[in-house]
Amino acid sequence: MPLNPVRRVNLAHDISAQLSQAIVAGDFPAGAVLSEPMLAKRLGVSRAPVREALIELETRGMVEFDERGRSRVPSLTHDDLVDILGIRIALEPRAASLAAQRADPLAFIDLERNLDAMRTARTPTELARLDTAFHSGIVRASGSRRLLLCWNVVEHQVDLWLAQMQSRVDALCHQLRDTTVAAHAAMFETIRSGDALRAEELARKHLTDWLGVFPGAPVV
Amino acid sequence: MPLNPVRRVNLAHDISAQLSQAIVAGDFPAGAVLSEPMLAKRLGVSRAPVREALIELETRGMVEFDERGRSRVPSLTHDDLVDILGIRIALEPRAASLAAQRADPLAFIDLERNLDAMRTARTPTELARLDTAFHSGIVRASGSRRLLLCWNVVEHQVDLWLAQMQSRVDALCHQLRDTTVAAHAAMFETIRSGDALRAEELARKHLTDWLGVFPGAPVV
DNA sequence: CACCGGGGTAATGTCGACAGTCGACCGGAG
DNA sequence: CTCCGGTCGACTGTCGACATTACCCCGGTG
Repeated sequence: MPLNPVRRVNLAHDISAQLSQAIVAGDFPAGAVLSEPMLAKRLGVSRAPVREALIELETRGMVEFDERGRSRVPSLTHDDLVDILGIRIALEPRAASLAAQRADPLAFIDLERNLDAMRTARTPTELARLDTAFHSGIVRASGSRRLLLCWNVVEHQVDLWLAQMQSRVDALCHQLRDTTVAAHAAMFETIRSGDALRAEELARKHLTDWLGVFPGAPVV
Repeated sequence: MPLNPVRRVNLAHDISAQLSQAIVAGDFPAGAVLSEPMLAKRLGVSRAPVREALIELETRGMVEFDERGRSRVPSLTHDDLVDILGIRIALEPRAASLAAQRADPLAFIDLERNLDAMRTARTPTELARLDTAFHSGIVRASGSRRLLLCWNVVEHQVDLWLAQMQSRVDALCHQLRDTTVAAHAAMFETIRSGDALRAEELARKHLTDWLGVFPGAPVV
């Protein structure tokens, strides 16, 4: 028996994860200042690991530092949505293409399970979570470490945006549920079949379709 | 006159920049351990800002933490090169497309100047630097904040890789100089003409061509 | 009443110090 | 000679503290 899942813990990592979760949950609304003493007091730790967590979150785009060094939750505008979708359109078609070429059966299990879960999801929040998870799964399936690195940045942005636009997203999810599931299913089948070109095209189309849903968005 | 370019200085930022430069310059070879007390002593500061700089560099992929928390300079393999090129193939064609659509005259000046400099560059190192700068310029010209965020990660990886493979890159640069300049010039003209589709295609081709130069690289 | 200056408060940036932990080295036993 | 245990040193993770700085409020003044 190997029996030693020891993991050198890092308060900073835990804090980073907790904060990220809290921000997405809406505990810290857009524009809120995250003061280090406040967080340290609430978390029962000193400021050092809090600072480190904030730096990590800043590079992930989950918080931003103003000119005075204070960290705040960024408030995203419609332009930001377009910007985020722009980079998703860069990353995800490529990830789909790589995933189709790599064809890792293990990753397929995850994706298929996600599809099933999506078909039976109840709440819009759950649906949105599964949607993001599906896209994450494709990036992971691509097997590219650095693609995943970039995706982590984007994923946090998507989470942030979902948290801030919850009402609109809820309505849309309800409305787009079947379309989304169908698009995901098509992408999944294409990736599994190994058709890289078509997978790339489907991923691009899925995202540009979503962009079209938001009025005022420029055609890309 | 606004005249106040005050910038709250952060030792961590300076240190991060200095370390990044030092690593690229080869002061810390691949696999070297960057111990915090050593760096703090050399830089004449305490460990706190050094730690923060290391965390920043870690998220940028410039250093990596081992299971014991020590930060080391990652040593890149041929697989890493392929991985890096894979993500560049994701980001840069999209950046070229966006740049063509946006058509910011200011960015064009930078790109054109870079082309001129490249035509008269002497050393391979200079050539490599200009090459990276040209690609950076295209990403900046795309106007997407988050695309730039991801590119920053990739750029550091490219720098790192250039530093570690210097001899091979030098030989290649000498050999590929005219091809590269021609490819860049074509991309520049296409972007300036606003032909997004063709710009995207040229960028992709430029990168896949480079991938083909390295023997053993799988066709993508 | 409007404007300006000063003290108080709070937050950041940085520092030095301490505990825990891990590897390196050395000495002794089998 | 080889292997084991103990000790030493170094480094990370974390903490509390200090200096500096910017904001906020309040009182005084024109």
